Amino acid sequence: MFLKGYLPYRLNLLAELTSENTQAIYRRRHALTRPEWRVLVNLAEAESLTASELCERVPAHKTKVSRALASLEAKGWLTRRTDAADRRVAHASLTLKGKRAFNRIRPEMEQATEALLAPLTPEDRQKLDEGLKVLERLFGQA
Amino acid sequence: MFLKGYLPYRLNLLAELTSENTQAIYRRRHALTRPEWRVLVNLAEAESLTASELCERVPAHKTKVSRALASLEAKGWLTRRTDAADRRVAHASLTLKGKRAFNRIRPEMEQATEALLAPLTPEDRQKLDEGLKVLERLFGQA
DNA sequence: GGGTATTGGTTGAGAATGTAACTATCAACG
DNA sequence: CGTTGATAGTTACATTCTCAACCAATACCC
Repeated sequence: MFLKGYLPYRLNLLAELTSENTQAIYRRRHALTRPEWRVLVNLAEAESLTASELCERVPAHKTKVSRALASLEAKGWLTRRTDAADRRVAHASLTLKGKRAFNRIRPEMEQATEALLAPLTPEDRQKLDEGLKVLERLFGQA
Repeated sequence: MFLKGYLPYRLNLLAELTSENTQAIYRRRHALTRPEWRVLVNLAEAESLTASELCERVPAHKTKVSRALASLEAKGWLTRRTDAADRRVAHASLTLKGKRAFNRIRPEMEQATEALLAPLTPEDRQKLDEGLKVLERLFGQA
């Protein structure tokens, strides 16, 4: 079989299977797209970020970030204030409402992931982590 | 940081990065969508498959498989013949043209992947494989 | 048989994504 | 200054995906 041992296929499949449960949480339960969810997370961790900074961190194309920002702003979860020195740039930061939303969703996400990984032994987790680190090093992500 | 150590995020990111090069081959160079490419691969390996069988093997939702089949059929890369016993069912199989296309694309895909993984030592590859196998066992894929 | 439920597969509407073009602002260089 | 080129971010359009409804054929069951 060609596909079974084929790395991009294996990774994509595993990513999809792993995301199934957690996606349901932010998508169905909280009506967020993935870019919206990731923008929310990054803003929760960083106080204030521009769209460009978010593009790097999410990471995602600027159109996805732009739309995610617009949507979260419409929800009242964040505000944007244009930079005084460079009026092209806008700094986004979560409102109290946005922070509360994140604090509500985050534990649900962690819980879902932990439930999924519950059957794994510490050795399994170690192996998994090491395997992923190999690729992360390859891509300079770590 | 929350996301950096978060498994679904790590997997999705790695899957995206890994797929970047290979996707370009079947998408841009050969004008195929991912479902189309996967259907092609599975048919190349199996002689003849129904849409339902492809759904399991690809794996993908039936609408994606249905559209992939229609598109590949329009290209003349496969033919479908309705089952004699159950006339709802159609068995798809590659035409000579389809087989040739696959034989042209496949080595390009393998080469791109190998180029990507070239910097990895055998030990790295071993670790990576073991890590992925942990998850594949978890999901009953192995 | 004749109604009802299931199953294989397709189609259509609306959301999400990718890509390119666009606006507005800033920088650089004459 | 003023033209040219880059940069931050948004908008528009085409493609793709999701999800539900749908058709046709088969299975169930009285």
